[in-house]
Amino acid sequence: MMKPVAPSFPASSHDHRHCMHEALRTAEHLCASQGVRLTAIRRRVLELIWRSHRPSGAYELLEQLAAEGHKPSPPTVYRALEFLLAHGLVHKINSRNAYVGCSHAGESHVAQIFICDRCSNTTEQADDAVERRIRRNARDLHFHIREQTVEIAGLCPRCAEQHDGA
Amino acid sequence: MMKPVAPSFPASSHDHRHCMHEALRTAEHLCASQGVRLTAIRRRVLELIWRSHRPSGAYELLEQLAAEGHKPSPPTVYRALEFLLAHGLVHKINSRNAYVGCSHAGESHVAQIFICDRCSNTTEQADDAVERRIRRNARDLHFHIREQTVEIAGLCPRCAEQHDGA
DNA sequence: TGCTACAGTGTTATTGTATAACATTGCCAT
DNA sequence: ATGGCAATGTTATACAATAACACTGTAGCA
Repeated sequence: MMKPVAPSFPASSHDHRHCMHEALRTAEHLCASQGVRLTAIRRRVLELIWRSHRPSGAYELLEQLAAEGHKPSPPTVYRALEFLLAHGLVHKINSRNAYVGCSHAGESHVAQIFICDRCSNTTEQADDAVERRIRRNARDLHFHIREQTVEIAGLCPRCAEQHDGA
Repeated sequence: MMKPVAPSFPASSHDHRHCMHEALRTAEHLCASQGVRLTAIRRRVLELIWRSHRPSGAYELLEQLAAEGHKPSPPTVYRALEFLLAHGLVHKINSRNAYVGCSHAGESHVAQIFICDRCSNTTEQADDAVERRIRRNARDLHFHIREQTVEIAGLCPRCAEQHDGA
């Protein structure tokens, strides 16, 4: 008995060319409106990250850049990542030491990120209820939040199905 | 105008000798009841981690072990950490690449961990409301959770006070 | 136009984190 | 005693991130 293929895990089935294009456009607008420069390297790194919804490691990005003739050194890529992080264009997935495009760039949100153990695809939510409850708990502790990091690992719908079948 | 010193961030003021002793006793009981061995190295690493509520890096632990004459190699420590993680005796703080003792060992919980940017002290909560809300969101995505990681960075009450004063 | 200041990038080297692969030891059940 | 297996030892290497300093190019301004 087959369930329908997951309609709800965005990475599963969508027009990724469009998705990526949107992200780049948004990035350009955001940088322009903030008076910061989306330079060639920064833009290229962002494009590479957006090639999929799987988090990319810094050295993976380095190799992809090398394959285009550039062959930059680690600091170059880390500086681009630092910029993209600072302007909310990508998220760092700490449990993977890797980076993924932010789906809510410019929206001032607190993200919860779901990561598939098997296919590595991710999806991002910004549920206020989670965020507020954590903020409330922090307040009770008299703790001053700078940043919330919520990462949920497990199986995406597609992979969970295959897993059940096996 | 001074607020009273944070009564609610546990790391601030408590009988740590007792706290640490309890943790070790619990670990022994848990291992015994599960028929697994809390060997000398594993126990030693756990003790070192419990010296404070600040997360310890693996190489930091290595140095502390070396100072006692042992001088083990990285895999030794990482294997001990792997064991302690697997049996719920410590948590890994991904945003720090470091490890901290679990305050709810044996209780089958999902932890939210608060980490102070300034003094590095941590405290752990297990709020079902946060956990359930995340589980609910996962269900809506048809995502099968294996593990939730919630890390909150910011200032603990004591450090926040000093910060305000400055 | 030319100067200055500073953001951005290049380069080299190093530090920090984690694991692969294989050898050895020691416990313990039969 | 011995065969099997968990635990540890050992060596080497992969992967992740940053320090420190040099160079370049662009924007603002005299």
